[in-house]
Amino acid sequence: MSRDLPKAYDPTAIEDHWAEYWVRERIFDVPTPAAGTVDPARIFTILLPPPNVTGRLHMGHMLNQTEMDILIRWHRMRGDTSLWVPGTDHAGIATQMMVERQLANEGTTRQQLGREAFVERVWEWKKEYGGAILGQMKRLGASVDWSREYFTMSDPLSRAVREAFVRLHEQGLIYRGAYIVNWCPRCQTAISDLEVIHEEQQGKLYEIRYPVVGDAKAFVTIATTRPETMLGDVAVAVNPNDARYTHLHGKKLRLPLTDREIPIVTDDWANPEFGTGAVKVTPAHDPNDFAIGQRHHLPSINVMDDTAHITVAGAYAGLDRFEARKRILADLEAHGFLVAVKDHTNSIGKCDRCKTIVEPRLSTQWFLKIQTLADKAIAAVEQGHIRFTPQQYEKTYFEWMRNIHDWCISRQLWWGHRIPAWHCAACQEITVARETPHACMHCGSANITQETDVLDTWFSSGLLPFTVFGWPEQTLDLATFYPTQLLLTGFDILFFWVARMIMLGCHFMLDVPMPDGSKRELKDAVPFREVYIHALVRDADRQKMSKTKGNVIDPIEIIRHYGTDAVRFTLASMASPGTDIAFSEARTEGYRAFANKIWNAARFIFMQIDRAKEAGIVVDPHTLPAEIIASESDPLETRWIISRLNQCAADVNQALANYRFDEAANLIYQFFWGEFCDWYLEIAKIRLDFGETADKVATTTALTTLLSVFEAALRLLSPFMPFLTEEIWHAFYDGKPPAKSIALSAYPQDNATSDGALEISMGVVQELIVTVRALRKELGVAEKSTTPVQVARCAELKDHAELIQRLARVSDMEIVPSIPDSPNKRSTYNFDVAVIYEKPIDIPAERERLTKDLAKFEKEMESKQSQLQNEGFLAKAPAKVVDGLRTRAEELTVLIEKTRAALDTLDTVGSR
RNA sequence: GGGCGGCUAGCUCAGUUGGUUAGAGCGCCUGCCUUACAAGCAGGAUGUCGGGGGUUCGAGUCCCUCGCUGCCCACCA
Repeated sequence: MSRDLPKAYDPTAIEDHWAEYWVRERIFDVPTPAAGTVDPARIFTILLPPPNVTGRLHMGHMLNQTEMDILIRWHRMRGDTSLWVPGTDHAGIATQMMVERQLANEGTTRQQLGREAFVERVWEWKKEYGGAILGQMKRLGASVDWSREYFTMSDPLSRAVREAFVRLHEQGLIYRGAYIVNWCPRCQTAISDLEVIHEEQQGKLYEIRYPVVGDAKAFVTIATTRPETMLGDVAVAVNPNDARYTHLHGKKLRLPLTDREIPIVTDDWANPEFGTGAVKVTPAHDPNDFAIGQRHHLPSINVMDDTAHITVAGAYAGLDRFEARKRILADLEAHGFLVAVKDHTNSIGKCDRCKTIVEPRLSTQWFLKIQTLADKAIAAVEQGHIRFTPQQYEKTYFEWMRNIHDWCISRQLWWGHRIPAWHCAACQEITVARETPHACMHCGSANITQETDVLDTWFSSGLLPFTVFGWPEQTLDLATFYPTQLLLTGFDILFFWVARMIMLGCHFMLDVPMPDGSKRELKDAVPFREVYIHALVRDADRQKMSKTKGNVIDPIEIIRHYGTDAVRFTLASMASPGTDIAFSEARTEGYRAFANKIWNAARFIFMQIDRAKEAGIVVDPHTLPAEIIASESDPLETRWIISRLNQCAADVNQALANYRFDEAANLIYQFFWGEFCDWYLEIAKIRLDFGETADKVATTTALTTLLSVFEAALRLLSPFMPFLTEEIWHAFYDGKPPAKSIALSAYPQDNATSDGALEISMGVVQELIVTVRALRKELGVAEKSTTPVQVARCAELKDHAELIQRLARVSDMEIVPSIPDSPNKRSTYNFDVAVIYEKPIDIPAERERLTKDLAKFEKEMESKQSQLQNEGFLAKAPAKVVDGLRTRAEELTVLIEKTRAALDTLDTVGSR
């Protein structure tokens, strides 16, 4: 890695190399520290939200990983023991679907294959393709500890899952029973409430009359949106206070299209306001109806099979539910039972995975009693043991947690953690055990078979914050790294994952003693201390990216084009909390330009090292002072740039502490480009005089500062642009860097206070240079030619004459007591300046500009004065504000006076 | 039916607890191939801070109201 950088910055040429280097050299591995050797406050641990093994990297992942990587690199460079644990999720349904699709292409099905062979097949698939996303992650430069990579279905994690299940069962928190669950007829499994997405839909409300038994002319009209479920009706409910139906209490109805008679029951749930006030009761297909059925001891008639085909014997048997609906409606109409069909908007539940309409259906499932877990999870946040950023998500969290229902944790899938329960054929009892039992624990029969259901994927991922560290063993890892510091993720898995981790973490870890043997309290049982929720990445038109819309931006594609560093920087700079990111390539293009800028700054600096060497001045990067401190005797720009660097470092550290990736990124950008390159580097060109007669000490000092500040800036930037900075950093040290990676060097801190007064005087120099440049431009001075200037009211500027001459193309700067008003003169609060140049300026344009300025100044002056005359303001406003206002008023007085004079002159000149 | 955001320059977004001149990037206009960088340099234009009302000495920032827009949650047939 020599200092011979190619002329153009080419990210593809460097990124693969370092991505591979970091992994190969195990730069980011964190061996478990010996007990008690690390201050817990200096440990920073995060867990990667496990992508699905089926996943391909998308912009959401990239944002998530970029943010985590910036933070973990930042902490690492600050000297914290920084551990980022990667892994993948077995993703039950998603993976099973993937392999099933593959089987379909081969003309077979999982049923034909059989469970064992199918699961074997999925494992093969996982081995073959499951690492894709982690490979992509390596390419992003994610500084994770690959030695700790986990998979939610590995042996150790599977053991932990069984342990957790068995313990919950022993604690009486897991039960099995027949309840209404959300059933996906396509996936043929139960799914949890969270996996159902509701969509508003314009549907129909059908009103159907049910004849009263024993009264040929009487009917009760019910309303339903799912007429096919009437086959499972076991009653009709009316409100006990509904006078319209009082006379029918205790009567029976004949269920149309069947020969069944069903009772009329009274139940408060029937709302007299809705429809006809009478509601059909179908306990096997509706949660409310199920509750009514329980209250009135009614039977349940399940009318559909796992694929939502009608099972009730008769005309509709074997029909798909929607086909059955059509037929039933037709038959009802034919027999005069269908009274009305009304438009009705209702929300319809669909399977999150396959978008099939979910069927609420009575089914025997395993549930986790959630209330005691939720109580602890609520307390943990209420008591501030877990902090949310942005804070508003706390509210969302509480809302959900306080209205939580028991969690259906069983799935009728083959790919997943099989529930450790065995059914006894002899006594029908269930044996729940950690290891496969040989006999039923109730009757001793050996005729037992394992439960076929598997656990919800989120059950195992909910345990990860402690299972990845070896729980249920009380390992050193667990003692060292639990709780993790931060959970960084998108809001889409706030309930699925974040909430579950909090519940399960608080529940299980409360039983694990602290490293010193004392009892663990809630504050240390939490799985993480902070949660940072990031936004959604949308396309440039703020549209949600989706495959169907075809507007998905593939990060790998963008990276190929602009480089990982530029994409990372784009995401970071746009990641302000609370708002979604409209990903714009234009922006990425801009940050690639930034990377190029840094690249070229490096080339320039390396050239100076060579030039210096030729001139006999040797500044060795390896022996630069550890701390960059300016001394009184240093030139203005040296003290200024060091002061700016320190201020920038302080601000960036502060921003990162508050998860303000955008602020941090913008601060560095502004510093590096706007201050270091635009000003300091240009000045350095003047100072780096390698000529025979040059002041070698001054040149050496300038070069030392240049190198020091640049190197510090690289470190400052490193968490954001790890590849580019790594490349340049190694080159900077001529291939012999003081550490194996810039990521292992120290992050710049605010090690000196910035010098405010100094910046003002540098500010005046800059102001003069800018003013002269503007004047020259207006006067039409040719770019290359130099012009003399006169400066009044600020003699100190003479001290910086050389600098001003070079940067503003001034041939000679003369300090004069005053400058007569002329179109060539420009005034600021600090000085008057005139460019000596014959060519007259564009008078109308100049007049327009001055008039505009004057109006602006006068308007501002007016408002300032009215404020300063306002006694209320003077009495109540803080002194700082009043003083500021007075100073500004003074400035304005000068500016107005100068502008008026300039205008007058213009008129004189103009009339000549 | 509840709840939460957003509306600031042509575009994408910043704007900390109300306080001096509302900012950035991109785009736009003008002039420069000044040997680190044309992926660049220099100079420049651009805002009734969604509408209305209120609190205050002072409002982009707080309150009320209206409008548009996005999202989350919910077992009303």
